[in-house]
Amino acid sequence: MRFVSVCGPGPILLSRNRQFVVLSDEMERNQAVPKRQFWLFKSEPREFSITDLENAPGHTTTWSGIRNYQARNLLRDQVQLGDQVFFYHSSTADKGIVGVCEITRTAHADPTALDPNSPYFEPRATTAEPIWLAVDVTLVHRFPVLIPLSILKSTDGLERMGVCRPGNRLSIQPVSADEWKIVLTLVKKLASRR
DNA sequence: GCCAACGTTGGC
DNA sequence: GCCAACGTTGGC
Repeated sequence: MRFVSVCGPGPILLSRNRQFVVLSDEMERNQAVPKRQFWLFKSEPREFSITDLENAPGHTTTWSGIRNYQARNLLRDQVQLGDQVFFYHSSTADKGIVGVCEITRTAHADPTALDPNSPYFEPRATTAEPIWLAVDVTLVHRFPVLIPLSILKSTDGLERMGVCRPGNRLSIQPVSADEWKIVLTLVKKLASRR
């Protein structure tokens, strides 16, 4: 692909195989290519911790038990293969981000909704209409240090992160690329201080 | 244990 | 559709 010309405000022309394509078309097509996105998933470590994920076969687990429609809709509509996820420990003395996972399977029926013995059993759920969805995540990296919520809250640029805002209960939260970078910088900083 | 900030339920 | 009552999450 070769840059040809810019004609003021308006579509930029690109040449590809002797054909001219306006940039807006190109951008539209690029949107069809999944762009890696970032998330934060909350878990109570008493239920499932990053250590449990480390010990899981293939460092992989099915992230089940999501019983909130907003979170489910994010799983269904937004979460894509290869998306990166911060693993967050909630409702514990050591609250914070403990590592990074990757989405290795997109939304599918939450098996706990179909399991009568599960505390997350949903009597209305069927295989055809599972109601609740789960994704699979695989551990990428456990941080050498936990990044405490208190530090996240006092870090510039993270004010808009869900976990930093009071009363935000959403267990699947979008994270911007900028926020992702800032947190990784924090990890380096905190790890080097030890 | 308290309580803020939600989300859900159900009567009307 | 409105909204009061109730339930849940999760920080403190």
